[in-house]
Amino acid sequence: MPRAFLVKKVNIAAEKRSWSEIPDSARGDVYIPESVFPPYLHEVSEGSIAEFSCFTTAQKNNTFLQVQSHVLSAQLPSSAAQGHPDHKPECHMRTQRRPYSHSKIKITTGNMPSPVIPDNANKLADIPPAASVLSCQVCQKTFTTARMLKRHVKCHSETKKYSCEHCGKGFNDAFDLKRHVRTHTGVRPYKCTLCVKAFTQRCSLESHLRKIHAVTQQYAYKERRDKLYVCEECGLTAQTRNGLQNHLLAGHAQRLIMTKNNHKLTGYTSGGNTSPCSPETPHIKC
DNA sequence: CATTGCCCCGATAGCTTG
DNA sequence: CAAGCTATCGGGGCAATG
Repeated sequence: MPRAFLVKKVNIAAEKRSWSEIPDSARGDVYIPESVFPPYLHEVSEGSIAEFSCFTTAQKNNTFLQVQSHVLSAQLPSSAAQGHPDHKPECHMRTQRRPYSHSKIKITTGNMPSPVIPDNANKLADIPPAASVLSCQVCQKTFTTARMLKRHVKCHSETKKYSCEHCGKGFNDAFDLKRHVRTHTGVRPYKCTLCVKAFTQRCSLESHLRKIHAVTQQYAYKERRDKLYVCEECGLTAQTRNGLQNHLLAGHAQRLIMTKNNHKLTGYTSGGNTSPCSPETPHIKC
């Protein structure tokens, strides 16, 4: 059991939220101590239609949206509106400090209206940024496609589509939930071949290899690794879908039925040919 | 055929522990 | 402080849907 997670579970238990039992309409609010946020965040009015709407630069020329922009200028902590030269939009979060709150603390404003996507957002999908820029009104982050913007807007919401049956924690992404569940099941698909350690995430293994064994994976930036098929029941990993399927047939017939119903087998990328993972052998009890 | 949702990924931040 | 763990989120492939 991960050390850090043991500590964090206390906090989770304290909240004891079961997302699956809460209707979407009721999931929106999570109490966050006032001290966490700067004062201007609390000034966002509850009923503002502009709060979570997102629009294109082209639409900003629209009169109605110009009005919205003025509202936003007064309400949102944009650098232009607030005259904070230090303020950086969230799009710089990777390299600079996040503008509103500590990372991993989700932002909520209370009764949050549904995100408003511009009417022509769909038509703007996949249009390069030079032609049109979609921006999030919450954090000013810009996206090149409406699809990306839509998904991004969800990260400002407390509504989670996927909840953990073990602790109730909610996630926006099914894969994130699947990865999280491993912290409960103990499944660690990524094994180090140079020692006995195993990890739930590839990046953890690669970090371990780099720091402990001085082994650097030879991958190009953002290069995809080969898929690694993981049995979430016992932690067995296979390099092929058939390999996992055979395993499921042999040992987890019930699981296979469920998987087939979902039309997909769980697949993860392995480290490729240079991967230290050992997909042939399960490392957790089976 | 365009759009959308699902799924999976990697990069990275922030945390705890020793 | 290093190592390890977990969560967050943007990117992108692909199949389903209207």
